[in-house]
Amino acid sequence: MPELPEVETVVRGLRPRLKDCVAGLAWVDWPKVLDGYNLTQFNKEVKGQALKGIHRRGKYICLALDTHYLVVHLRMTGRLYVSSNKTGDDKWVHFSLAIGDQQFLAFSDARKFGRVTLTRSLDYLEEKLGPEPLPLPREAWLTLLSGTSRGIKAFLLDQKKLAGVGNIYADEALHRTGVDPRRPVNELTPQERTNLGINIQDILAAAINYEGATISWYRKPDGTQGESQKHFKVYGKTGEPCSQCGNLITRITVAQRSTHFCPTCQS
DNA sequence: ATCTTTACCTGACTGC
DNA sequence: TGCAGTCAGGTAAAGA
Repeated sequence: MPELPEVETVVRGLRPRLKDCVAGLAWVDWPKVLDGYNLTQFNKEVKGQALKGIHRRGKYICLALDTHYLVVHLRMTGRLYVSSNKTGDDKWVHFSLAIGDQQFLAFSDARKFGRVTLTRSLDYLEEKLGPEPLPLPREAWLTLLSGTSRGIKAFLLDQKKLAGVGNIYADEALHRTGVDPRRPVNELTPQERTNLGINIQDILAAAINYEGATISWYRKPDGTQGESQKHFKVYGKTGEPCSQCGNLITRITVAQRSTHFCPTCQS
């Protein structure tokens, strides 16, 4: 499940591979991957454009071209890597873009939830995404985590409030902070708000250093697995003893997501 | 404003 | 071996 650390790892892995590349033609085996964009039009616009840079915004991958951005969202099972084959290196590749010298940027996605789009401006992303958690000043967390009665986990998953956090790292950060995922945001103490901000940042930064979490589908662009999953305290640990108190990790549903927490440590 | 439901998708897993 | 049922969850849209 690619979240901020996984997407950041993909971007960092691809960056050196895309240096000095020029876009050629795109290939598609499932038109919907272009999110309504017509392939002919797509190719007309993208062909011959230099790849000028790649960065992450929230869970979106933004590849800067001369006049456009190629924007990729991995959703659940998306993978993005460089291949020497137009149809990539696995059976779930639905899009590829020639980037020169028999090299292709391949987008693989078993679930077909992910999308590849082309845009002249990234403004539309800014309109639907909250601030990046890394970095976000300490005072900003206090402001962000106020004025709403929504449950804290639902709030953290809302990309318009905070960009990049998903189900895994929301559970991990709430456990480290000792906060029940169902607690209304406006009932957190100032200390809890500050601590939650710090813990989200620490956990995301550590996960980037571990190069993301391979639960099932996520792979780094070089095909290898991340290590972050080895450091989880609650995600996927249902029925196992809590590392803090020894009582059992419980799974409940919060905000329509499976939620893992310790009823003893989190209140 | 907030919450709930549904849709999008298919591989992996469970139980019979 | 196969087959039905269930689960995984990021985002968008619709309805309460």
